[in-house]
Amino acid sequence: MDTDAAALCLEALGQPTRLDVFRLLVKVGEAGLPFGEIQVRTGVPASTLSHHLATLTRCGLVEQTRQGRQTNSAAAFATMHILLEFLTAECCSLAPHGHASPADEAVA
Amino acid sequence: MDTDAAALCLEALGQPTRLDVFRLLVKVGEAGLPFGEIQVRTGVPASTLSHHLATLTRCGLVEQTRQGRQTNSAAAFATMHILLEFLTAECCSLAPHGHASPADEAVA
DNA sequence: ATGTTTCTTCTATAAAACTAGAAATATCGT
DNA sequence: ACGATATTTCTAGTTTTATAGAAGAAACAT
Repeated sequence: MDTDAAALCLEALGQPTRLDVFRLLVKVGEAGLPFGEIQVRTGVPASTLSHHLATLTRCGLVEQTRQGRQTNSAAAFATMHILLEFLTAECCSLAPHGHASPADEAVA
Repeated sequence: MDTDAAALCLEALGQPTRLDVFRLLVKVGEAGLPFGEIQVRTGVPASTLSHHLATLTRCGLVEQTRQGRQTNSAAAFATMHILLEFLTAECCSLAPHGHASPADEAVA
């Protein structure tokens, strides 16, 4: 994952409503939820929710699949893990409180 | 860390210039860098950079300390770790590719 | 004291984001 | 075919963001 892709993911999650929606999708697991269910559970108006889900889908954090007239949205756990790896590697190289890992010696 | 605080951090990192600045501060380690040095290394105009550093400081990802007329900025590794813990716990409960941890069973 | 360096705030502009009602689209049931 | 359901796109208004030059403030040197 490059810096721009990471920034897109972080920007997507950096919006309270979207973060809530994503956390909901994480909680329900890989099956995800249909749009209407997310709408009811979050109380976000349909058009607004549609935009937020599109944003999350665009950066790869959510995967949408049409099933008839329903659109199912599920958290993309793989992307989330790649993002976490990026953050750990690029933004967290030095451990806090002096607990540096061997790899950090070269950086410091 | 609550959801709102996490969203603030993610929003701060979800901007390419700010993500670059933060990664630079991570690379240089706990000592951080004075404003002018960041300015030279990133090429971002001073007033713009000042705003971005203020944003990163506001959410706790950067710590600024005045030393005479210089302002030193350093990555707040502790905050970053707390953010990563939040993301791991709240947004990543299910492992990808079916490698679920025992704790995930209850959620799923 | 005056000028220089370092950084922040002021000011302004342009661009993007968030919001949500209304209209449109697509699917399904009958 | 028609109406009901599910979701997206259109449209528009408001609010934030990002950008950066210019002016200001604070500290240091001489």
